[in-house]
Amino acid sequence: MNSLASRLVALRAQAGVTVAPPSATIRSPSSNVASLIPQQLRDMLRVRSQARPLSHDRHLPGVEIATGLRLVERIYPWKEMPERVNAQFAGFGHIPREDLLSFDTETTGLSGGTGTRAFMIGASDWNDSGLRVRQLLITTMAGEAAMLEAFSGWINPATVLVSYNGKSYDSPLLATRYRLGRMHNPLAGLRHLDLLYPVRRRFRGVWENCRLSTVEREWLSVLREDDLPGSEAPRAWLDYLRGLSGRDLRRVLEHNNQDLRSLTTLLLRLGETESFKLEGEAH
DNA sequence: CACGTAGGTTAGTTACATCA
DNA sequence: TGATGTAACTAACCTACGTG
Repeated sequence: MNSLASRLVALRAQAGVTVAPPSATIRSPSSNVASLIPQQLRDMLRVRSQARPLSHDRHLPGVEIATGLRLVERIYPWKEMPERVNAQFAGFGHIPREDLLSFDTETTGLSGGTGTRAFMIGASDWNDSGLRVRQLLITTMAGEAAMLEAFSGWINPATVLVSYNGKSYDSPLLATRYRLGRMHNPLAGLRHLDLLYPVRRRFRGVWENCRLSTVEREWLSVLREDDLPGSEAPRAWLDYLRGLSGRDLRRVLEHNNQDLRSLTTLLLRLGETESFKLEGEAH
């Protein structure tokens, strides 16, 4: 296969086009039907028939809930789930726990604008069993609309979003994707508690920076094993789309999952220490 | 790398008090 | 009463920073 054909294979794999078995009709040079099809189209159809995964390690967790869209769901038992979460540190008062939805996206880059898309949306909330972490992952470009629609279904008008730098990054990015998909943006108008800012207010000048990884290390005692840096996420996803191993994409799922659990831990910690501080000031 | 946000700084505005 | 000073507040602008 020449290099152009290789690239076409990769592009078709990215587009999520189902691979059809080779057609004897089209492949046969003696066929009358084949002679009616332009050479260019015949080439494309042949390429399509040759798109095959390049790796055997293609397993991904979860279930396919729509074409090109997977859902991974896990429950983490959580001792002492509060009925209401203290978010006075951000001027949000006390928030009923059923209204909270933490979210975090993994995207194809940092460049922003319309060129960047989310390939994964993770969200966590509490149910009676503990902290539920749900992750939507698209395995083809065509899965995006279904992912956005599924995420919309997790949100209601009372939802209070929780994120880390999500006001500046995740939320505008998703707003763009909903707009391009001509869909209603479910995040518009919701209250949004971005934990980056209270962390900065408290720890600017104390720590070298206020990245979530620093918060985990310095304050939450979270140790990440085999963590894939966020900057590697776009490559991991694109590699999978090209038919390569799913190993790093599974690591992106784990990374995103940990981010969501850390967000919840951080939210509670900020609420606890703030109420302690206020009590101290009152006495 | 682009982008959006918070927070800090500076400049401008308003209200009020003081004094000759 | 008008000029001046000052404090409080607001608007505009700039910078730093975290996101995959």
